[in-house]
Amino acid sequence: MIVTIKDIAKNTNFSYATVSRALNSKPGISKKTREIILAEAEKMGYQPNGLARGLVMKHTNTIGLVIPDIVNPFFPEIARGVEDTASKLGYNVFLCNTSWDVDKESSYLKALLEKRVDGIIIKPACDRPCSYSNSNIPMVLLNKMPRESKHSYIEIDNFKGGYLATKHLIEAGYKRIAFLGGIEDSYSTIERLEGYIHAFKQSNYKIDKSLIVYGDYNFKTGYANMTKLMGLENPPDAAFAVNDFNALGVLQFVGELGLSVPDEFGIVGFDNIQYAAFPQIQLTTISQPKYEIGKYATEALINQINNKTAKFMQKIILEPELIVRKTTLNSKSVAKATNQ
Amino acid sequence: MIVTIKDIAKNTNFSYATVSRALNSKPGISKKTREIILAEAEKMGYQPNGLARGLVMKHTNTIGLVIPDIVNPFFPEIARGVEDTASKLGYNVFLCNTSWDVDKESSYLKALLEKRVDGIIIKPACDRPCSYSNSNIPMVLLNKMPRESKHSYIEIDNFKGGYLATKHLIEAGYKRIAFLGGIEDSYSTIERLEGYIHAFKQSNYKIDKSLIVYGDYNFKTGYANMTKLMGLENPPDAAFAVNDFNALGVLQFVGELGLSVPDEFGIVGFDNIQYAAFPQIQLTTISQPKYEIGKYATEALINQINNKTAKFMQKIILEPELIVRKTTLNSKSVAKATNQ
DNA sequence: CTGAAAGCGCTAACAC
DNA sequence: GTGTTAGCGCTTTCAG
Repeated sequence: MIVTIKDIAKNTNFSYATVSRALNSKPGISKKTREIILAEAEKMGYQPNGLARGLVMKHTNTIGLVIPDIVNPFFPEIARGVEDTASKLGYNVFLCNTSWDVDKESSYLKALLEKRVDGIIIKPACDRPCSYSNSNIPMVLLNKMPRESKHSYIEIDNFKGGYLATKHLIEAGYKRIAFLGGIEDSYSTIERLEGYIHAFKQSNYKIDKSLIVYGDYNFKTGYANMTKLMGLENPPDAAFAVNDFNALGVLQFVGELGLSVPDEFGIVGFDNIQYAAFPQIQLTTISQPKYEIGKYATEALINQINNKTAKFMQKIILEPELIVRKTTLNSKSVAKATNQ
Repeated sequence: MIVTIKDIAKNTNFSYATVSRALNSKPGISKKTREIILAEAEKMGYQPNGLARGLVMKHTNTIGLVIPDIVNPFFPEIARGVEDTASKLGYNVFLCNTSWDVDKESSYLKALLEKRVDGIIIKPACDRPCSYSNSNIPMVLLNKMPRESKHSYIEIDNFKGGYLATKHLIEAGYKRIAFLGGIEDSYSTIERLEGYIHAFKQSNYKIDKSLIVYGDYNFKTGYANMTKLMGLENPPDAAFAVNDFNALGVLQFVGELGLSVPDEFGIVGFDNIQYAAFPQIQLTTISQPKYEIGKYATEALINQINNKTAKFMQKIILEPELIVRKTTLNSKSVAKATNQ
């Protein structure tokens, strides 16, 4: 039923070795026999067995992609970047969703190791060193980790992202700019907040701690945080949200409040997910090159796989980009208007 | 470096066989030796080798998921449904994006076969019988295929979906309802069109062929098709679009034209992707239970894998559901208003 | 209850 | 150029 290298050896009266050489385009074999063998393989419908090959070769041309949730619109593009470039380089990719759950994460990691993946790309389920930390498999992280110097990582310059967003809001003329962070002690939130503070200092704005709040990465959180903020004695007139999902929640709350955006309230998000560009939404945001993150991560990983001896670690920091849309006053047109 | 069953056999002075039995919780082994072996395995950091196991067991607990594009918002939820239930049942899943390209599709299929996946879930890249058709691996298709009786499939009742959408538009009082189809000869488009026609007949509306157009599944297509339709001598006052992406294009065009939705123009989409529910969008649509599609497909597949002898084929037809939001007049409130 | 040995399908020395 | 053979790490009869 299933045809092996042996069967085709029998049919062609060559040895396994020769058949194997022919099938793998190895040198040291006459053109004619190669053709005979290939023809027979084709005819018999031969399908190489990757398991057997992997067993002896000690690699599988397979990588794992471990992310929190493919439904979160931040991840599909990354996944696509990973899968496209892996495929181009001859690798297949296992997709794993951890739901931000460290137990699930470590069980996936274990499964991947059993399947003998050659490497792993992972967005850690939490910012504390976890299960993967002591693994020796080539790995690239989708964000920087505290006290972690073993694995390569790739991420956006969060400080700069926070800075650009805040500076834009300031230049657009907003006076009381709220910061809607993610998890309080997560690196990305900390760094974006530093960018925010830096922009404030640069403009001699003074920090109002009541305007700095935290939460998670969901729509609802943006909404809930705004409820709190707008109840303040001295409420904000603009918000920089940790991600676009959050910003959308802000947008809704502000809309329900009857404030006009961007005239009475400015919003900038983070990530530039597809939704942000929709005509009905037009969210100003800090763009992360998601597809490229996936692509570069994969290239770095496979590079690492192919240079096992070197064991070098790479840090890749990507540039954020401010995308001005319609949820903020465009400072340039404001300036122009002022001049006339 | 890497510890095998042999190493732990050596250390415990048992044979491979016994170790293997202990590790796999097989019967016929004393409690004590099992404990000794397990402890040693733990201590040595033993990681079973799935390749070796797969080679002898002839299955890998691995499935392939082949879809056009994970970035298309229709697919992440399906993928999540697949991955969650696969994981629950002890399987890992390979993700493959074909970009609707049949050559890519068949090359992925080949790779998956080499990797010895136990089964495949696939949204075919085209509606003609393709590469996979003659494969004997357990497979479930994410839509019905013409002249295909070999593989199981799961899909929504497209006829009913088309019918519900159109009927809703009719009841809401729209008079000239356009049909924006996908690929003209694709099954799903054909069946939705039949549903549309059925609703028309039921209400004694007459079909105007100039209002039936085709395209693909993108935003731009919806926009482009609307350009055409609104240039008609007798343009439509509503549209039923093949999917939500398309509908969003329609929404934009209509908005730019200055028509008010839903008062002057009604729109219903298909799929109920996340975007559709956004406060700023609120698209009326026909919902597909995407996560469940993935879930049921996986259950059917693994069921099939475990019953290789039976070789039964399953057809699963899911119920569509009309979700009324704000891009159509709500016929009930219309009725109410009339009564007062 | 435990061990010996065969073999899954393939690659890679090493011979000739 | 080609064949022989060992062995990758594991499961599974078959003996005992």
